Amino acid sequence: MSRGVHRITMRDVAKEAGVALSTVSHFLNGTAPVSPKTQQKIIAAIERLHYRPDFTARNLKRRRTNALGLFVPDITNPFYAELARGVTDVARESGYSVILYATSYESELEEDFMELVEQHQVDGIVVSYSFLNEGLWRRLEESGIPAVLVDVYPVNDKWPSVVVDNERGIEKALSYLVSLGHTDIGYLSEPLYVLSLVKRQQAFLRFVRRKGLPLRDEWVLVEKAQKNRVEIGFTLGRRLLEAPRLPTAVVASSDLVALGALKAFLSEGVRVPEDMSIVGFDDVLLASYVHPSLTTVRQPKYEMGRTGVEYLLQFLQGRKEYPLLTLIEPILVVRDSCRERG
Amino acid sequence: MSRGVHRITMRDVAKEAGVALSTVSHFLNGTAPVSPKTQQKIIAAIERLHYRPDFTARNLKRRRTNALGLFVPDITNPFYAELARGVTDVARESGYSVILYATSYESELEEDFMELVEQHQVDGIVVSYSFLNEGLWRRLEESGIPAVLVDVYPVNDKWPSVVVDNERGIEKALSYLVSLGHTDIGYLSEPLYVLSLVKRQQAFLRFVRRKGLPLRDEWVLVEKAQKNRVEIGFTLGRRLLEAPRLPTAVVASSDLVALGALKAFLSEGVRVPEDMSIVGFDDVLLASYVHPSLTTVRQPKYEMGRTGVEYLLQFLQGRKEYPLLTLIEPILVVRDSCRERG
DNA sequence: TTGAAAGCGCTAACAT
DNA sequence: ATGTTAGCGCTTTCAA
Repeated sequence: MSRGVHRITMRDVAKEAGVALSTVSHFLNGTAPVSPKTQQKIIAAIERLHYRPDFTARNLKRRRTNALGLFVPDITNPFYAELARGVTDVARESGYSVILYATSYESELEEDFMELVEQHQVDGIVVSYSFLNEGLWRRLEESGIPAVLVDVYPVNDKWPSVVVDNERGIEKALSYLVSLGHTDIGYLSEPLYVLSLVKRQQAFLRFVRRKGLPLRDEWVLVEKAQKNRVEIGFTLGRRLLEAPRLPTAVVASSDLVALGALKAFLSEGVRVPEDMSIVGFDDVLLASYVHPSLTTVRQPKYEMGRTGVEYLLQFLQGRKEYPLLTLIEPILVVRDSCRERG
Repeated sequence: MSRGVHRITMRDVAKEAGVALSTVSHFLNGTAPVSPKTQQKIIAAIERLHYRPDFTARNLKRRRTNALGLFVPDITNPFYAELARGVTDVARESGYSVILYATSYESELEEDFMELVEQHQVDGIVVSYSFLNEGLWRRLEESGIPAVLVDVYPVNDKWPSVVVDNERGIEKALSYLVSLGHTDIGYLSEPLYVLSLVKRQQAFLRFVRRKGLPLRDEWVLVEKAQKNRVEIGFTLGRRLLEAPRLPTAVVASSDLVALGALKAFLSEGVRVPEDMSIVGFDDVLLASYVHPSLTTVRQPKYEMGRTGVEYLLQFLQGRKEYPLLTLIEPILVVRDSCRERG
């Protein structure tokens, strides 16, 4: 397998074309004018030899890698997958590769990732996950590698952050439920491993207090273990049903949690939305394809990924025409999982 | 951002430690014995200077990139996301990065991807997608970059291929339905853009003929457009319901298609499994969390990804202890979406 | 418009 | 056990 096989280099092309090595380089990069005649010779030589520039060598010289890192906890979570799509699309359009780094919520793996960064394997990085190991933020900062945060609130004053207004999202969900006559509302959440999730829960509690709605401990369930999101929703949904008195509606910390809870309710004979209304968060694709389809708070995941990389590229080009905090207005998408209180 | 800032190199460390450049290198790589005393000096210097080896330089010298490419059509499809998890996990364990390349089923993007490969930006590649542009297989072959195929049948005699026995899977699904008394069975499929999907459909038709089951054109629906899989299932499900006579069961080409069809049925008042049985393919996580939970043919996606990379790494290490074709036995997972014919 | 030459930071002979 | 040195393939002054 091409080990040891002579690789075609620019030197070969230069020789074949009968010009200097640097002329080939200049032509390829457009860094100096090259006469049409010479151009032809070079092109012909490249064709004949099937020459392809070697990026590693180019990168060593240019002191960059042409790669961006994408740091997410779980690529099988459609929220992060959509985000990844936005990230890879913009990166590709700009000639960058994207190195995918998913931790599965394991903090030991974060260290490995930081190695990647510190060894200059990426020019910049999109962080969509709060490090569990706090010290890593400092290491990242000290590495000097440009970073952007997506779905992560600012941690310093140099890395731009793109987040949805999580509090507003929860308020919209709750206002909607209240407008349907609901007063007894529960909240089901995955682990609060990210500030966004903390804010959602806080916004829920604040709203409930402000409106003077009844609140019981058994109605606010937060999972501790880093299990699969849908499984978490299923477990919490079941647990909720054990409460001595049930709420008439629940808000979930994410769509996956909502889908799990929906399953728990339906399989226990609790009808949705007749007996229980549900609102999710994120608006993953499947939200509109479950039955009943899920009312949810939409986050523009793909766009958030795109925006993040756009900021990062601006940074790499020395332009800084972006705000430190980009707060996106979430949209309530009304579907079939909620109904007026009976 | 650290542009122009002096980067700490091995030379700096050597000077700081008062030893030769190569001694530092040898120590770091374990390529020659280094006395404890010298080791201490080097370690101290590294600490003091916050030195990190530069991978680009190392890679140029070693003529490798330490990165693997992962080529999939759609990372938001949980099948590919699970696969990606397997791929990135094994790669990480072996010190490789994974460059994610998703095409969104657009064949123009395949070209970009091939550039990546030809410019030696990856040491090897996992292909989980049949190129729409046939010529690319040849280009990949000519590039000399080691490749493995996952969920793609062999295209030559050098790249190992890891696939589930798609025919067996469909046969298991159909046998199960027949055992429940079903004779009128439909088939809903996403575009046949991959041989696996062709085989599934063929297996379906073959089985139906062999068993002498009734078959109507309106029962075998294959989408042409590259839309979202769930949407495809929803559309085909609706279309199926327009047939003058309905089958009592359907097999879907994948779980996402099955979920879409399930939604179509339920929202048209067709009960599942009472009026219609459904079997999916893949066993994505959500299959067990929809209501009713989906009976499906399981593909070990994560393991397939892992196996693929393991083969690739063997190849890169000059060992070739793997078969050209690894055919995995699919498992029928019985849940709640099928019932005996009423 | 073209060419010669000096590295980018590292590995790996080879010499000591 | 340690040091010297020649590149890896490319970009980029600087000269011609």
